[in-house]
Amino acid sequence: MTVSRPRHAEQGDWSCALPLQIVRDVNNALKEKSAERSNPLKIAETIVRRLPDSPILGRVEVARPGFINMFLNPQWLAAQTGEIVQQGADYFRLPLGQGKRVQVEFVSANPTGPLHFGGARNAAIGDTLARLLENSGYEVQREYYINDRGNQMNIFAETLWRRYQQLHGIDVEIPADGYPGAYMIEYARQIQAEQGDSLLSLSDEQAIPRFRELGLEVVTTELSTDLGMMRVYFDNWFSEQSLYEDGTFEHVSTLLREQDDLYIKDDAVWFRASRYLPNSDRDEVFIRSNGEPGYYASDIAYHYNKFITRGFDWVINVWAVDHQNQAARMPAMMKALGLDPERLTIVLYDLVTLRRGGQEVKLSKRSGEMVTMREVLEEVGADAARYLLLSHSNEARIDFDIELAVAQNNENPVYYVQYAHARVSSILRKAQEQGLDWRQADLSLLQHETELTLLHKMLQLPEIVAEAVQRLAPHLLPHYALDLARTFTKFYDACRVLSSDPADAELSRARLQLVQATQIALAHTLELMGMSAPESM
RNA sequence: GCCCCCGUAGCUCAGUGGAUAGAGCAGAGGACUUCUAAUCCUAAGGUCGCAGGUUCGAAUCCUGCCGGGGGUGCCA
Repeated sequence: MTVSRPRHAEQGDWSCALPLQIVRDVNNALKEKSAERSNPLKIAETIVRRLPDSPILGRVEVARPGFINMFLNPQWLAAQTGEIVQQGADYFRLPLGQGKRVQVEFVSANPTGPLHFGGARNAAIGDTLARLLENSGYEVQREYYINDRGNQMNIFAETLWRRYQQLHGIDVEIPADGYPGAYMIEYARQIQAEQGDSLLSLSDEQAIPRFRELGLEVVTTELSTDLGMMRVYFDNWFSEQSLYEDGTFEHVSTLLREQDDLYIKDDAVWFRASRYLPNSDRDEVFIRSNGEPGYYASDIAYHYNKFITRGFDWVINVWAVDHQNQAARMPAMMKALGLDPERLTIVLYDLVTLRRGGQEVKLSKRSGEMVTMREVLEEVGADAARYLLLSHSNEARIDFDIELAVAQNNENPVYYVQYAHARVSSILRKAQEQGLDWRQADLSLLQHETELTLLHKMLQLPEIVAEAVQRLAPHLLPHYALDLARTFTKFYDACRVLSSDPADAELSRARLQLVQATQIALAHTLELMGMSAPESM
């Protein structure tokens, strides 16, 4: 049996369509007994008559064509104010995870340059999912997977080496397929600052591995700093290369070979993915004909490490939609490793197009004119970036307009939400300055429609979090935040909290508790999104 | 060709089997001796891409089509 929240207030706080859903079965059963047929309204009335008494439940109504509409007891609702104030943000936390160990792997962009702005969406989604899970009783690890091996890294290292040589006046060209961006010169300068000209004597064969190492250090430091600007921090930076150094790759290869999952065709080693996927006859390259393991080989070794070596119960990978094909073949890998594919969830999100007042800005890393995440963050700030990137469902594309994001006016919902928190804080601050003490209050005085609506809205927060976790849909948060802020502002508009009239003192104390509860709920929601909760604006 | 995602108000988007499809912004009209007007109130605005189907009930599920984007065996 399910209950849902109806759209219209007169249809109750909770509604149940059970009578409509079961009327057929009921009538079939009655027919067997040759009894008179029933109908949804009758069934609803029967259910309502038998509902047990509950302090939570107020009146219950039957509505055509067979809904049961339930209203919360306003007294109980008002009393929740005190519960929220007492328990703080814990009031809104549900123990969904029960200590399950979950890893969220996100961003994981190639370490060959600064993050472009598309990476910011990945960061926002991944980090917010991690926050949602942490707040729902999961033990969460945030991981960045560093693709520190393979061809792109070599080209990166060679470009860096040439830039370093150029800085010392040596006439060399960067490779034709190299990284032309100016940031590569900046990286070379950093290496020059640390190493001076001591590396100039190296041969190309010596220099490239060395510059791989040095370059990786420079880039990952920069990535970490830039992501920090967005309040995104990783518990672990995992090296792809390490899978080949610690024997994981060898071990997994042996395992698959023993299972007869590998075969040779066209000088390459193939993984028999097709035997694990019922509707596919497609296998995957495991080791390329040039002897290098393909990325799928790394993926298998990596996930062996995640599940078997490190024992995560659940792993979530946040990938851009252009990896959809890769995502589709992950279940084959899981089955080959003897793991339940359900334990791995790939969250796919669509791309971000960046605009500046309608004009599209390209985000390519290989072209020199890219817009980095850092540049955008410096301009719009982490709060606006996170809010706007989160407010669309993962599958939807985003047009991110920088001019709109920085607009400090009512076109921008970011500030509306934060402004509500600032207002709440301002009232509490003022009350404190007046020496008021609202720890004891008669909460049954909270009877105004806007007061009860506000409470009701706060009670929805755990449901929103639960749904966001269940669907891995962080976009529910900004929509809820706006809704909560709006509900508060309507209360603020209708109900005076502080009053100089002593006759209002009791009501004022109750309302101060309500305001404090709102502060807790708003701050918690902002916290889940990784946004700041300003005390004043 | 095949696979995945999207198509909802003028714009940006929620709504993933329930009742009268909702917000924000823009546009129209109104409200400031205020606990912060970065605000509030009112009205207006929709063939939910199109056509079938399943269901008591479909924006939501199924099929086909149209439009946009992405993917499509040795880059990741």
